[in-house]
Amino acid sequence: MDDTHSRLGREFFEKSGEKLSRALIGQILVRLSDGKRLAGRIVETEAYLGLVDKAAHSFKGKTARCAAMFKEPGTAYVYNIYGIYCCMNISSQGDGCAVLLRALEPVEGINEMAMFRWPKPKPRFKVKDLCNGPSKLCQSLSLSKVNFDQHDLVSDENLWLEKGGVVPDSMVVQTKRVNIDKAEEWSSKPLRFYVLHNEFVSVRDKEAERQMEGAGM
DNA sequence: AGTACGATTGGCT
DNA sequence: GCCAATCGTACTT
Repeated sequence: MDDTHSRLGREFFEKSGEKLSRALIGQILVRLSDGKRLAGRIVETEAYLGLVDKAAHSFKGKTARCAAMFKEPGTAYVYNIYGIYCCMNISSQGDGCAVLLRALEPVEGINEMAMFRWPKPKPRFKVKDLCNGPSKLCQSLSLSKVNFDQHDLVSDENLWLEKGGVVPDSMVVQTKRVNIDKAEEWSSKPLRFYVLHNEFVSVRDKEAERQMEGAGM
């Protein structure tokens, strides 16, 4: 039986941050906006591991901003950054652990996404520029802290995940996270996952890809 | 009340 | 590759 596109329940999110980060690759994020489905296939994620992870917002414990990272697995953590952008995460099992969504391959509602992403209409836009970055995907799906922070993706009426096709390990690159300047040893931990050769990924790691091919994958 | 800064992006060199 | 934009958040005084 093909249960592709069935909604993912609590049990799916009840994994460690690292496992959830990998498991989210290939799943579909659906945002219902004004009755329209905007959807994208998750192609890039990063895990943040809470109290032991110097690069995580939750490293020093729970604050007003990162409270969602401490809630039930499957809770959305949406925060503001640089005054003008926001990023979306999904909490996992583990205190203060969550997975940042870094890129989506748009699959439904592309024109609606473009209207959110470029309020001044762009006559000629590229689909790959809609969601190839954590803040770009929030713009395209109209996700903000006000709208969705702390919402439960298992029960929310306007934002949820659906089962996508299986992405085999041979197609998933695992490498270090993007823009983790400080945090020394944590900057090199392979907590980022993305679909090999996928044009919707935000940042590719040529070295990691080369090593994968060398390993016969 | 004041301050320093960021899990980014887009424009320019 | 470099850098400014822009403001909520966490933390200090």
